[in-house]
Amino acid sequence: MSATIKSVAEHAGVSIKTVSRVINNEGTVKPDTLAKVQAAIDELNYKPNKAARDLAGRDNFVLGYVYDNPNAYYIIDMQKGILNECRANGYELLIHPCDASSRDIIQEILGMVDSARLAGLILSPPLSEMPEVLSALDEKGVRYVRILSGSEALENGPPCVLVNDFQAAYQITEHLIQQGHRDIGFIAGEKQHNSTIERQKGFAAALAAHDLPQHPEFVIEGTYSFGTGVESIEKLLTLPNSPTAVFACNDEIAAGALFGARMRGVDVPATLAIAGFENSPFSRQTFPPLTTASQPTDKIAQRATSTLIQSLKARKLGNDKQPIPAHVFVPELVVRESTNRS
Amino acid sequence: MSATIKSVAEHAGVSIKTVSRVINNEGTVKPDTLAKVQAAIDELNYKPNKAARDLAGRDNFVLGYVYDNPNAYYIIDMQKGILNECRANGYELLIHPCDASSRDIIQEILGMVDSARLAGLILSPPLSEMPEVLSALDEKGVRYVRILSGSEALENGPPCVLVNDFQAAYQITEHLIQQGHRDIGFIAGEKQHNSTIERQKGFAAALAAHDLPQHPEFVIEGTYSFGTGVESIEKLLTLPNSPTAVFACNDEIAAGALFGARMRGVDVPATLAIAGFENSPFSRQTFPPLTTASQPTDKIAQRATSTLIQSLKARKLGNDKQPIPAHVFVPELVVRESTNRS
DNA sequence: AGAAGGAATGACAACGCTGTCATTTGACTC
DNA sequence: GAGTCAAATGACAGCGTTGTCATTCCTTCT
Repeated sequence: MSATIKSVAEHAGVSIKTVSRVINNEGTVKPDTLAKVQAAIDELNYKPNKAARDLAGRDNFVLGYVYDNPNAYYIIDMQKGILNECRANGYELLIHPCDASSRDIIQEILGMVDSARLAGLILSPPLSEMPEVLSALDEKGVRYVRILSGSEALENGPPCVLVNDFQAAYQITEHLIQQGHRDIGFIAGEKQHNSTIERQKGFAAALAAHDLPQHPEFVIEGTYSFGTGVESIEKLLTLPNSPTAVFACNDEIAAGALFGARMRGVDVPATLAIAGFENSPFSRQTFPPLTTASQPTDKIAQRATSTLIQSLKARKLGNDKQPIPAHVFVPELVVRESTNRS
Repeated sequence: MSATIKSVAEHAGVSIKTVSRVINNEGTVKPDTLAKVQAAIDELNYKPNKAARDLAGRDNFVLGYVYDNPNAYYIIDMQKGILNECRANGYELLIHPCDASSRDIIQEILGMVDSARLAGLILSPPLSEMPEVLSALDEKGVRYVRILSGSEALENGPPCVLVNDFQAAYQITEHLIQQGHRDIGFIAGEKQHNSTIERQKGFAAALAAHDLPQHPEFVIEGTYSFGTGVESIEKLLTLPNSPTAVFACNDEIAAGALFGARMRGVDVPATLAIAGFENSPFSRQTFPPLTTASQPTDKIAQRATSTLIQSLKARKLGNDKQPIPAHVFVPELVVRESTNRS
């Protein structure tokens, strides 16, 4: 049916091994031989058979993306970024949504790696921050790259890509302070997510840097959900001296807070400023639109994937010693009307 | 490393071919032989090597999901449903987001089918409704299942799963009429999507059934976007006699309409009722929450996948003659406050 | 008891590629 | 111009499975 390495070899008048060398970029082929082979490949529209490659070779060109995240936008962007890099490098992607809190999550992941013979795994929070998952993977010798919140990579660990939530939260808080706010509330998401911790730290650090007092009663703990926003704003607004601005840990919470404020007849931004985090598509569509921090999820995903592929290559070549430096992304402040008194 | 068919065969004291028969459910293995083999498989935790299977066999256990849809929630739900069915049947899934309006979309899809040796394709709108794509696939002999808007399958075509948008739109419109509305506006999405057409037909049919007049000026055409909602409501509300209710073709438009109404100080639902379609997560989180129609996207996807797998099996067995009847899903009316005068 | 014939099982090649190792080529030396 | 050695290329086995066809094992019938 479709062209095989053999037909290409015959067409180009070389051995199949030489064709193999060309398609694997081994670099030990003379330029004019290479040109001949390339021409034959193009002419026959030859595509290497992945199954045969995987079977014969020692590495399998399939990566896995395992995730447990209710945020559809985030996942779609992640997939997009990963796929871009996969396509560029001849890898394929297997997606595997799962339940991180499930009992046998580790067995599930290992089983998947095994049965699909995955070359490596891409992990995003919360999975990327679960020690028991990571150590199980380490033990089995499964390669992976982590995407997680932080600003400094561990000295010698497996590759990762970092998102500096601290810095971004600091900037958002500073923006609120510059708008003249002194009493600022904070609504936190799940404490299990490192991002929550980091964002709260950034918030506190900005207050401290501007000599503003920390009001423990202004910090509400919840989950990354609309409902948390609604409930939390209720609590904050019924406080004896309530805050004039609120920094919500993500846009969903912020949208809930907005909703709650509106229900109580509080004008945003005139009476109360609300900021979110993540720059979800709907953050532009609330009324008023939300100030937030934008993280380039697809770029982050792409970077993580290229890092993983790089580490896979390094292992193949044996120079597995020097770790790959972690790239750090800093989400960018996006000012919209929900905090803009002007 | 991990168990192979050979080790299982030795362990069970049979030939590898017999093991192959067991794992492929060929049904020509004696019960006690089968038990022996099954025991060996379990004991060694054997998982067939997909690459070898794909290479040797005539069918490749990989399906592809090709889509171009900006709605993240929809895609995530589709993926979930497809994956469920894939896992249950030992298939894997390759996802392929793309741009349906791209020049070489057909080449792109064919190339992907070719290079990944896909067994079949799952298509959702708008791709499932593009004749040029379908005929290219037919010509190449690529199997696929379509998910599309409609209520009757073509007599002899390739398998499909239908979503009866007409019926659902009829119900929504009827609900508005029952709330006492007589002047009802309609905001349409892209005309290329069959769903738009069907929803509009359902809308018109309900008006007709209740002897209400059709106001052409109450029908606004746009795209499935928040922006269309904002602009359209502007147009509708500045009409000499403006409608008291609006049926938006999806939740995104409805959210925009809600936003626009709010900007003009129009009270929803007291002065204006607004209904959406799709039951997106955020339809519960607008203010007030949106009346909409809920389609079980994951179930639809799962059904489509099982239909595809069924058709693949039928072809393998040669009884490719009788077409598989199309299943029809009817989205369900979800009444929330945006249309509830009570 | 022997023959016949279908059911169950097995032997072996083949799928398209890569790894290993052998062979050829060609550039450079003295 | 013969000798040396690295670079380029090739021959061939083998990856783990399935398809084909041959063989063995029962069951049933005469």
